[in-house]
Amino acid sequence: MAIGVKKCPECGGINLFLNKEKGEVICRDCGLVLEDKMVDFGQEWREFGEGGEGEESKRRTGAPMTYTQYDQGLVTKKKKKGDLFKLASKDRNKFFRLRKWQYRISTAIERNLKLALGELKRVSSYLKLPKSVEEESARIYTLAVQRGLVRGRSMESVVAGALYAACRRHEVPRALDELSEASGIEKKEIGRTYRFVTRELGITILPSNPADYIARFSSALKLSPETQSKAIEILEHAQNAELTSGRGPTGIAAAALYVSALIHGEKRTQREVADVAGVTEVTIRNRYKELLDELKLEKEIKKTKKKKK
DNA sequence: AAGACGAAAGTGGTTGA
DNA sequence: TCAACAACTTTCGTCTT
Repeated sequence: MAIGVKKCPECGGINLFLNKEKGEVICRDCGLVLEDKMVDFGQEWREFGEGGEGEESKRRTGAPMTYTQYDQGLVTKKKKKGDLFKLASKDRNKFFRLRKWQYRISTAIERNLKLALGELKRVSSYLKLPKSVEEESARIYTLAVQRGLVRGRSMESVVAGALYAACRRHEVPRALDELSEASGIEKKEIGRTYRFVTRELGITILPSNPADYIARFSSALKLSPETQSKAIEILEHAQNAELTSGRGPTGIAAAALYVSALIHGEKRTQREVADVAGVTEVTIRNRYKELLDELKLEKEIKKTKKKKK
């Protein structure tokens, strides 16, 4: 939901977005978070740490199990742990040993987290992501670690996957290419872990909306706000005409922006638009053609041409 | 000369048997 | 697991401004 009145105090941009669900306002130009009421994720893993002991029988995938999955060497201890629980009331030594293990395991996780969150922060600041996204991805990563999803994958790739997921959820999409460039992880690797992690954690991802890209592309091309809103309008028509499903959202966004720029006499070459959108001219041309066919925009373009003459 | 356009062949990922 | 398939890219030649 756009907020037309306010301006971003940081960059003066008008692309302020209110995310009602999260209760925050984000500037899409510079990533500044004006109001951030995100829940502190720290609470989540404390919950795991405390609840672990008594509920062994209740949850198969509860915290203690996943803690043990974190490290291969600890798996054997897990077996013993089952026995220990039966004896716990009788045998205090074993009980304390159990405590000791839990302590060690949780510090191992914390160490890993510390490392990973550093990496996450680095990538995040490289991409100039809002803080809310950073925290969201940190939460996702923490969950992933607790579930033992990192095993068999590099820490960095899971970080990248978590970031990608968080971006999508916050409607501040970054293309896989950008994540890839920032993190040094291959595109398909990020995609794989992203899919894996979101599936395992049951995170629902809304299909990314081309309109979410408009603001960023538009400011990269230094286009006027009018052009930008026109582009979004075009996008809406395109979606009604079912031109958007199955296509890459960046390509559609780029084409809409290109057309919109033509209409407002702020012509950019296909090359320029293609570069900031991370697609080729050909893709823009194809989408552009579809837009013209479907939305009878030729007239508007001709109008502005005549005006210029 | 640069940009726009289109055709043809190639690439990586998804889907369905 | 493999082949068909759609979207997208690369490359290149031609047309337009």
